[in-house]
Amino acid sequence: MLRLSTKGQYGVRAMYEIARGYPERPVNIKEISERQDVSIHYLEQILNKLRRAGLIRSVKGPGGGYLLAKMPEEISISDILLELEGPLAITSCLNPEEGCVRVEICVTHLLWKALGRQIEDFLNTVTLGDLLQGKSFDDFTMLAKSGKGVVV
Amino acid sequence: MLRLSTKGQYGVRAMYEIARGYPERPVNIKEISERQDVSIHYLEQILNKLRRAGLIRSVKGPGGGYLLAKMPEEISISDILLELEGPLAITSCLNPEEGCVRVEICVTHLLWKALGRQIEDFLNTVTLGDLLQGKSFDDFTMLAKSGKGVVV
DNA sequence: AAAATACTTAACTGATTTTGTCAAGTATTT
DNA sequence: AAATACTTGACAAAATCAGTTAAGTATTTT
Repeated sequence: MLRLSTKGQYGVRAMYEIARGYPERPVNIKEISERQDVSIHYLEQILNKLRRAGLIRSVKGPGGGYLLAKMPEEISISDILLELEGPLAITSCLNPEEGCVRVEICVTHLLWKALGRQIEDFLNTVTLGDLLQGKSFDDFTMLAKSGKGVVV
Repeated sequence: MLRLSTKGQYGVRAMYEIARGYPERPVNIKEISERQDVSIHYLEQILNKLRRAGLIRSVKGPGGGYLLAKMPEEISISDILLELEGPLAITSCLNPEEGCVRVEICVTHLLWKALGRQIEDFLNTVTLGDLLQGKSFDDFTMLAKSGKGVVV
């Protein structure tokens, strides 16, 4: 139920590796591939999307690699997943690109919307900075409560 | 990102229709099919699973149909989705049936686990009773805070 | 200038999952 | 006995996922 594709998962793990080089050291694909056990070719596909989205930038030539475009604290998990998997859309009728014909009469519309809000609050709040710090996220509920980072 | 299959969605909507007949009036498949715009054959497949799981029971013969096996307040959205879509498993390594080889070194393990907890808390807390009442769920965050219904 | 390193892009494909349909029943009530 | 209703299992088209292959382009170091 509600599985995230490998693209999103690998994407977050790759971003973590790149974040480790912040702010100066470019991290190359080979290093990411080895540390996270994901094929170079597949990573190329993923990192391309993230670069076009402006989350990372690349440095060519020997000693080159990828660099975070912003501070780790400024890149949320949501930012990463949004690029790799598109907007959160628990049901197709909540997908902004599709729309729902039954909104008025649908008895579950508000349910899925509320669940989506719950998920987005979480993904917007957690950043690469938290990951680097090795946070356990046990305290997240409190963070969310305080209203921090809730963008939706 | 994170889409729920139609089986789960239709299942919740079907359960809502059945809940409307609670506690006495059996609701037949044709009625559910028409009101929720889902094919009878597909519904049979879905209702079968829910019956075997003990969430509903069936009454045969003319005037028959399906009945809720418990009070609407005792059936959570999680109960329904669990039967139709299996356990929540944002990543395959969090699926109890698959397991993770990298737990110790995986930098995102705790992240996905926390997200899963967030989702489960919500789905465990909301029941068919809430749906029948037409709740907006805007207040859910507070409900969750109070610790109600959080089973995990 | 050449070689090495590194990123870039697009097309393609096999496997899996999803979303149903079809067919042939069985059970119960009027 | 007829009508209504549920039950079960097999089957299949379509979409998505996960990843590979191939053929580049760009930059730096020597």
